[in-house]
Formats: sequence, C-alpha cells, structure tokens
Amino acid sequence: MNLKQLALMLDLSQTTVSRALNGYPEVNEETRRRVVDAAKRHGYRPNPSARRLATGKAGMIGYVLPTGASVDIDPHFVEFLSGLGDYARSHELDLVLSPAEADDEETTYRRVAANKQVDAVYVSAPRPKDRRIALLHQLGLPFLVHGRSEGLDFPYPHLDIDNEGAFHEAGRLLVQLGHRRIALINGDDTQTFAIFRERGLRRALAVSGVELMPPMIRSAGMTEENGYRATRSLLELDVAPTAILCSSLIMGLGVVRALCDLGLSVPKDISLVAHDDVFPWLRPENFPVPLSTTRSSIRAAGARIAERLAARISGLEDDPRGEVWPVDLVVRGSVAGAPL
Amino acid sequence: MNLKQLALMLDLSQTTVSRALNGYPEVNEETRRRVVDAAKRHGYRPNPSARRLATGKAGMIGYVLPTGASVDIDPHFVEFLSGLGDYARSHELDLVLSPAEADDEETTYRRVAANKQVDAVYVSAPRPKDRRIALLHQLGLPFLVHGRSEGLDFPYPHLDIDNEGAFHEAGRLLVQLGHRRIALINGDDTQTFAIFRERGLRRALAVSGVELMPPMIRSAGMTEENGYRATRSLLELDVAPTAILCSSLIMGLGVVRALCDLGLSVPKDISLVAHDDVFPWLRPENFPVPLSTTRSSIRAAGARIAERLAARISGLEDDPRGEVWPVDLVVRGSVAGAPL
DNA sequence: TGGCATTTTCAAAGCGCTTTGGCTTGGTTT
DNA sequence: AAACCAAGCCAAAGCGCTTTGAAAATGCCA
Repeated sequence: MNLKQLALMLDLSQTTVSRALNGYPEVNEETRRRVVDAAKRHGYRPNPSARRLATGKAGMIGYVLPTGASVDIDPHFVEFLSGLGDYARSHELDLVLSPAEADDEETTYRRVAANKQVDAVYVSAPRPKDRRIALLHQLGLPFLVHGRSEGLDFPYPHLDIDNEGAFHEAGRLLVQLGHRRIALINGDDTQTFAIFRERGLRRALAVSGVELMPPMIRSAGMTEENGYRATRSLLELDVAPTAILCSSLIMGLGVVRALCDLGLSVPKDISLVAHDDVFPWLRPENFPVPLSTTRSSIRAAGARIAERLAARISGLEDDPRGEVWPVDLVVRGSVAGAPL
Repeated sequence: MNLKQLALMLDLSQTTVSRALNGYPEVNEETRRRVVDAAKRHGYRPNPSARRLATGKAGMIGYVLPTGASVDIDPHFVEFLSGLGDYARSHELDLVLSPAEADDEETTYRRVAANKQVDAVYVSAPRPKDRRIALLHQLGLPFLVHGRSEGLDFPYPHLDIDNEGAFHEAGRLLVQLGHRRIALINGDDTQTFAIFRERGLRRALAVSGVELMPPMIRSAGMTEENGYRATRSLLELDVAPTAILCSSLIMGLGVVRALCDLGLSVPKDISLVAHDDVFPWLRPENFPVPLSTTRSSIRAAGARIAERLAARISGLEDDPRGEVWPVDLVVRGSVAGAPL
C-alpha cells in the first residue's frame, strides 16, 4: 500500500494525502480525518527510503563504531545502549552503527555525513582536541558528545558527568580520613574523563599540601587484569599507598583480588573507592567488602543523549549547550581512617 | 557530485556510467576505465537513499533490540558486536539497531521488514518454538539465528555452539573425578542454550546412574548477584553439591564470593567449572583459583555471522544450513576429586 | 556490397515520497 | 458588479539512482 494507491482509493491527489498525513495546515479538517482514518485502516506506512530521498531526513541516529582485531568495544557501551534504545524506541528512531577502522574513523564519519545516512550522530570517549568533533563541526552534521573534549576553540553540544568533582569529593573524603598516599588507577589517560578524574584527585590532595606524584598513578584499559597488575605494582613501591581510587568496578575486581593475594585487608590496610557506572550485573555493594563509589548511571546518560539528539534533529534544540551531571559519592565499608 | 553530473562530464549517459560502475558486462572496457577513473578522481559515491529506493537493497543488516526500563541488554552483546563489526567494516555493511518493546518485538520486525530498511537481520537468544523465527520465515526477510530454536517444523539458517556437548564434557570430567552431586547454575532457562546445557549435564550424570534433580538446578539472569544467591541456596541443601557448573563467568564471580563467604575452598571442597564467552575484561585464569571453563569466543561467532549474512544478502548462500561449533573444555585449577 | 549478429550506448520510465506553484471555489470588500 | 482573498485542492517536478527496451555503431560473412 503506497501513497498513490491510497490517494486513488480516496479520490484525492497524492499531494493532499501527503499533506493531510504530515499535518500541514492547508487541508480541510474533515478531509484530514478521512485520510488519516483510511491510512490507519489500510495500514499505510510511508516508505522511508522514498521519504528520505525526497527530504534528506533519515529518521536514524548514527554512531561510528571503532573496530579492529585488537580493538575491544567498551563493555559500558551496552549499558549506554540500553538507555539510548529505551528512549529511541518511543520515538521510532533507529540507531545505525557504522563500523570503522579504529585508527581512521574520519573516513567513516565523512562517508556517513556525505551519504546523509543519519540525521545526527553521537560521539563517545572524547579526547582533548578531539578530531572527530572538529570534523563534525565542519561537516555540519548534527552531533552530541558523550563526555567532553578540551582545547577546542568553539563550543559544541555535549553531555558529561562531573568526573573532576566526583574524584575530588572521593579524594577529599580519603584525605579527611587521614590518607596522604592515595593512588589512582585510572582508565585510558588519553581520554578526557581520565584527565578530569586525575585533576579532581590532585586538587583534593593539594588541600592538605600533598602532590599527586606520577608513581601513584596508573593508567590502562578497564580490565580486571589491569586492575590487578596496577595494584600489585603500586604496593611494591617503597612508600605504598594507603588508599586507592579506581576508575571502574571491573578494574576494582582486580584490585580486590590483588589485595587479597597480598594478604591486605580492606579497609583496614587499604581504603578503596571506585567509580560505578551502574551495571545491572555487577554491583559495588556485592563486593567482598562493600565498595564505596562515585556513582553515575551511564544508562540514564544514554537516554538523555537520545532525547537531546531527537530534539536537535527536530530543531527544538540548536545551541551548542553543554550539560554536566553531578556525581553521587556513595560511602560503604571499603573506606576507613588511614593506618598508622 | 551525482550520477547526472558525472555522466555529463564524461559525455556519456547515466545508464552507461551506472553500468560501468556496477560492473555490468555490456560496457566497453576502455569506457569503464574512463568512468571508474573519473568517479574516483571526483570522489563520486552513489547516494545510498536513491540506490535503495531504486533497488530495494539497503546495504545494512538489522537487529531488533529489546528494550524497556527493566530490560537489560546482555553484556555479551558488546563482544558479539565487536566480531560482527569487525567483519562488517571490511564490507561497508552498516548495522541498524531497531529498539523494540521487549514484550512485543513482532511489531518491530514487521516494520523493519515492511520498510525494507535492511537486507537481513540476525536473531539472538532464541527460545524453543521461537516466534521471531517463524515470523521472519513467513515475511521472507533473510535472517540468521545466533543459537538454535527447537520444535520448529522448518529448517532455518543458524550458527550455534555445541552447548550440550560442552556441558556434557564438563559434567563427564566431574563425574570421572568422583563427583555425584553436581549442581547447575544456569542462565535464563526459557532460552535454548540453557536447555541444551542442562541436557548435556544430565546426560553426563546419567552415565554414572545419577539423575539431575530440580533442587540441583538454578536458573536466573547472568549477574554476579544471581551467581552468589544460587550458590548460597545450593549449599544450604541437605545434600549439598560437591561441584558446580555455571553458565557464565559473571555469575562465576558470585559463586566464588559465596564460597569464600562460607569458608569453602575451591577445589578442595567444591569443584567449579564455568562457561567462558571470552571477554577481554574478565579472564578465567585470573580468578582467585584459575577457573576451568568451557570456552567459545562469542566474538568469533559475531564475525562468522556477519560473514554468512553478507553471503546470504549477495545470494552466495541460500540454504537454511545450520552450523554448530565445538566448544573447548579448558581444565584449570578449579576442579579436583570429590571430597569424601 | 548488403545483410546480420554483436557490441556499445542511450532515452526514458520507474522507485514512492515531498513540495512548488497554480487553479478553483466561495465569501468578502469597495 | 467588479475586484480581491483565503481556503482547499491538484498536477507536475523533483530527489538520484537502476533498469528496460530500443537505437546506433561495429564487425563478420557471404
């Protein structure tokens, strides 16, 4: 059932039927009712390919997915997707994943933009002076960044959580508990989220006159194994930390395992705080010792990003506004006063 | 730069240019070279919307994503996606995720099929007599199932791992080690993979004359917490198990935590085997006691599925062939002879 | 050289929608 | 009564590609 047939059946022109369905004003309300009614009855749905060709609008949002034999997609992605999908569903928005060579995403972004495959894209895991953002800005393809870049000379729309504030708060708590040697097991420090977290902790330590030194910082992909290794190496230092701030629950698993291996107990010997993105399948309160966390639902972020993207697509939002969410500090049993 | 302009520039008809570019035989090789060359030089890329409208082919593969406030996307999905994306990239195939209400995927499948948004879809987490498979079969939309259904009266293309064989092997090993009370902590047992795994273990036990009784079976979503709870409840039984077979590493984390809580040691008190989908961020050899596993890379499956979907789209494959991969049993320190 | 089969090219008709510009109709103004 | 206007509708022209059916060019043979 296509427009032509429907128009024929109603003894109207395609123009009128199209307008009636799309809510244009120049059509009699009575006529519109007839059309809408007939459309529903015959289950008419405009062919998206045709509509897209005519309007240039795709009704889809895009994401360029870095791939490669040695590239692992972040497990957070799936949680983010839950939120995004949940909102997108209610608006009949589909999501297009365009796989790209991890070290050349630009080509794919250009292709996606040139093809007008999607109405907007979102960008995740930004780095300082992120090339993708500059590119999208230049290409004029609507976009939204999950996270923030730095050092760009133009404003761009984004949604981020207050990573610096979160780790500042967590650091401050530890400092207040008397800790001075606080280590940071961070994620990939070429990404801004990691930079902000380090900054937050540094600021908290500075208050008590302590400087966050390089040996106290580890940075690596968020795997259990990396958490383990970082912890082992930190505790081999001459002046080992008495507290650890860790950028993810997954790494947190490794941290706990390492401490256990070394016969150290949480929180008596070591205090531990981790960032929690709120996975349904791994919860900080279920760690051997309930884990204190900085918590922010990545799923909620996904939903909000979908909402804003939809707004941008329909023209309701068009300023490059940035939105930064506060992060909860949730204190549980894994922190205590510094040992003497 | 579109076809028309390119044709004009080359002083050829659109027909010829189109044919030259699409490899039709009825065009002079010399002409073709000219065309291909000019196309490359001017960076001409056919507009996919137009092509789609004309041919009905989309160049995309689809996936209907169940969503909802209380629906969690399986964390395995991301690993699967890595594999799929990796292959898809090399073939310029995009992936369309169409979010659906979790309890009414049918509507979305119908929409996707009617709109011809994608050339093929893949279906995951099938159940016995899966409605989606029957629907796709009936709609005539090419598809591939990751996993298997049961009780369908027609063949359909799928890729599965030998879940029954895997858990049979694992069960047999435990039986050989003298275990008789073996518990199963399974995933969602409305899904076929879980049914097959149970069947495998049952068969292994039967050999030694033991029947797998309901109290020895737990089934739940694959979270750390569910692994913990299942284990606690199993060990409160009058005749507690001496070995546990567990359907995922994530649940395995909970199992280990529960055993630790109870002061039981692996493998002295309890032997443990888990299924490993090969996550980069959580590896069985890094468990407190290295975990024995049945191992099968879900990522490899993703790549293979993309490959077969591509083949089906291009007509190279069109039989409803099923493909079942064997599963490795990897023995590590978590199994030992049954305690007396 | 004429006739015929092949090769190579083209004009035009879709694909199904949106949108421009114009045509009626009936009512309001001067 | 002529002149104007708004409301409601329509025909037709795109959007950029593929594909059909036919025409022109070429080669081959008798």
